Amino acid sequence: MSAWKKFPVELSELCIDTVLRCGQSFRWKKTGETWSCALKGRVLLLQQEPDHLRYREIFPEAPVEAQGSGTSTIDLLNDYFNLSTDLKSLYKQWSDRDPHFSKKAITFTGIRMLRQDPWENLISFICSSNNNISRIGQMVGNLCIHYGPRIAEVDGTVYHDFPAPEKLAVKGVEETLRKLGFGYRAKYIAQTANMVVNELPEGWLMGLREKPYREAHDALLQLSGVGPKVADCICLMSLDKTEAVPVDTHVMQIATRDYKFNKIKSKSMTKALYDAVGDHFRELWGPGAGWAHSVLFTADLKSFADKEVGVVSKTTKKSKSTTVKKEVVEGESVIKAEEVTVKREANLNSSVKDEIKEDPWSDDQSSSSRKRKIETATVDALETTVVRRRLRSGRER
DNA sequence: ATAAGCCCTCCCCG
DNA sequence: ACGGGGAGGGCTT
Repeated sequence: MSAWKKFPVELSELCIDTVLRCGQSFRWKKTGETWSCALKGRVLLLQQEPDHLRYREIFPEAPVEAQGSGTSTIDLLNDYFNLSTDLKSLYKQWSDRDPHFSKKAITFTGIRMLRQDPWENLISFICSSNNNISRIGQMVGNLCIHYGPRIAEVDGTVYHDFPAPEKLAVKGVEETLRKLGFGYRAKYIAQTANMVVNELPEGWLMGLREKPYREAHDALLQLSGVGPKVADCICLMSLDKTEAVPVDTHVMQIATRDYKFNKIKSKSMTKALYDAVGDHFRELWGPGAGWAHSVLFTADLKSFADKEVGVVSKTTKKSKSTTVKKEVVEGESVIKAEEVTVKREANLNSSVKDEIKEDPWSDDQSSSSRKRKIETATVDALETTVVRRRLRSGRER
């Protein structure tokens, strides 16, 4: 049984409560104070204190074919959380260049880009089209249960790592994923896995880390289910392209509402408009525009939670039990249902609690549905209502 | 309860 | 070459 160890990192450099649920990765779960996920062949447990993380690593009892299991957990933490970049000095640069950013950044510290595995990042964001965070989480979880290697059982929960490309480049994947509720994305995933394994050169995806932003972006577009927005998510979140700005309708809202961006001529999102919004932010914030964008993006998600928590004082914490009904998919259809009791705390970002004020720049009206969906997911995680998570099989209809 | 509105990519059509 | 518009699955309003 492994022990808890300390990993020094300031809360202002990394706030896992925010970063692990702002729509970058979809596999982390929080139970009580502990975040957990299977990563690079081990189960990783994390708890955050103001000046360090506590972490615990659990390796499989029998050797498992999982990529990266040789990496030390310290190296993994440094790499996954992208800690070689000094976030505080970036915040200062962006604040100097942009008063609106400066205003938002005060209450939203420690928001940085993860440095994810490109393959997981790619498949997760193919799932993200036409979709909301909680359902993406369901899908990715199911993908791991069905195709990913079992790593270990910890405190009654079985953890699976993300499946390697080869596992998804086999016959029947599209059909299985359709039954699991992936919809039309099932085909995209099957085709993309096939392309990566059978048509593109070995190491092609990881190799995009060495290429310039535009080249990597354009290369990704050849994959099925990958358009400009998803390509930018991958560039930003796993390929080290800090200038990539994924423009969805929500970011479009921020641009028009908070930055007076004028989207006159086209009414739908055209390529020209897409590039114009990205360029706008790249000029404003500089080469780290993608990182800066995620601070504002996340800040907007939070504003809802802030209003809900509202006048909660600094020392008040709500901690209640939530009953989560969880259905586990096995084989081809939903079979098992189990009750799980989860304790949750109502404070997301410990640095956010006090100053909940109305910001004239970001008043309502702004409600894009993506925003609302993500906020809803956040509130689900925070609030105490009974949450029903349902997975539909193909025949259940 | 039902219908309408969304999200993002693909693909066809002017 | 470029933009408009519908399909596609499931969730929210």
